[in-house]
Amino acid sequence: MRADAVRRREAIVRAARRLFAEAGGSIALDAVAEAAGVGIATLYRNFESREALVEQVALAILSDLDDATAELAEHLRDEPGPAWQAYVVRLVELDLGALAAALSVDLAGGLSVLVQDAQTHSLTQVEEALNGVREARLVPADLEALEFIVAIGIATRPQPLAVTRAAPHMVERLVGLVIAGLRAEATS
Amino acid sequence: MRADAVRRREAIVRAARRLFAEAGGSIALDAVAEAAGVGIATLYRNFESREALVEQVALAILSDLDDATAELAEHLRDEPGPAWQAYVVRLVELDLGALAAALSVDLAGGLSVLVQDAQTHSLTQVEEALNGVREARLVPADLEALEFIVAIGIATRPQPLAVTRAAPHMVERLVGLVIAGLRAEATS
DNA sequence: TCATAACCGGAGGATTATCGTCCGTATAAA
DNA sequence: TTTATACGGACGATAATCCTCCGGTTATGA
Repeated sequence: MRADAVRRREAIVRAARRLFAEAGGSIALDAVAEAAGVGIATLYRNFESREALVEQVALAILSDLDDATAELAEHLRDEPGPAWQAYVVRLVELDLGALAAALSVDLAGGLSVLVQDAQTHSLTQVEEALNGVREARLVPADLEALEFIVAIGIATRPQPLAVTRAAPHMVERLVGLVIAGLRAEATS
Repeated sequence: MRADAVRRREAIVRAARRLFAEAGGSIALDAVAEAAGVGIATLYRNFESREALVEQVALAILSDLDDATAELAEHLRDEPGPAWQAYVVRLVELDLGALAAALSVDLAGGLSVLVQDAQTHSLTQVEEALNGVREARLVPADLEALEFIVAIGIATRPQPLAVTRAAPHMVERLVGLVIAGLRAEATS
């Protein structure tokens, strides 16, 4: 594969990810191509279908999630509080809400085995890392990985511009309250 | 106006509200008419434009919000805790998230004065009621009405079906955590 | 430097979704 | 019973998105 072709392919996935994060799924493929600085034909040459593109975006996000989780696990023993806080910040930046929207809109007919496996793997990692977090009393003992991730996803769904303008940083605040709520539940 | 015409008009607003709540704005008007059990022509006869319909939905929701806020204010002195909890439950049922989505998608060109005024009025009511809540130490002293309502709106945005199936009652749980977080902030 | 295989862009026809009008029919009200 | 008011849904118009096709460009290796 030619080097420039690889670059273009990656640019397309990056652009798609950004657009999904801004709008929450159901983006026109023309718009993705334009955002990637690429002709529409190049997009279709690289991705057989919309589903194939969404799949790559999903895998990219899940891979980032794994990185973050690994980092959490690494620093959890030394300083659980800061590690946990940093983890949550990274999760917010992952646009998990956009991922959920994209998967549901564009892969409504069932996820591919590839994505399913990646999802399961990521959740298992989170589940493991959560053990340490539970021990540090930062979250309730019965908090499950799935519900935690879904909660973050809901809180970080792409918002209408009007909302962002009316109350900036509201997502960060919301997530902060959720984390505070989890800690309160853990210590009560 | 003929009595059956009034019934149909109301049915249309109800159906639109329900569909907006399920899908989050940008519903085909044909679908609204069908859900209301009404011909598409009847919808266009009652509402000059999509905007006019969305506006009525918005006013209906804001009116319900006012009712809930009045009820909160009434019971706040006697039993602040339960009153606050009941209020939050009612807010979740209002589909404020769907309202935000609908307003932003369909009334992107600026809200009508009617809706703006209703919005301002509702927020003022909430702001007043919050005084009692703050005194009861259920929320931080500096919590503003707007950010509280926006937070509830974000948490109650319509979710993809897959999310609801993967983690049922997650919205309630999330809102519960936010409330717990607010209380924790208030007493720390 | 050159030959060539790999790759690109974007115009444009096809497809699909939604809109909103029109008119023959039905029904509430007096 | 009469009639003004209101209804339904088919249908042509409009708009958005899809995705193929082909003349032209560029990376790569000798």
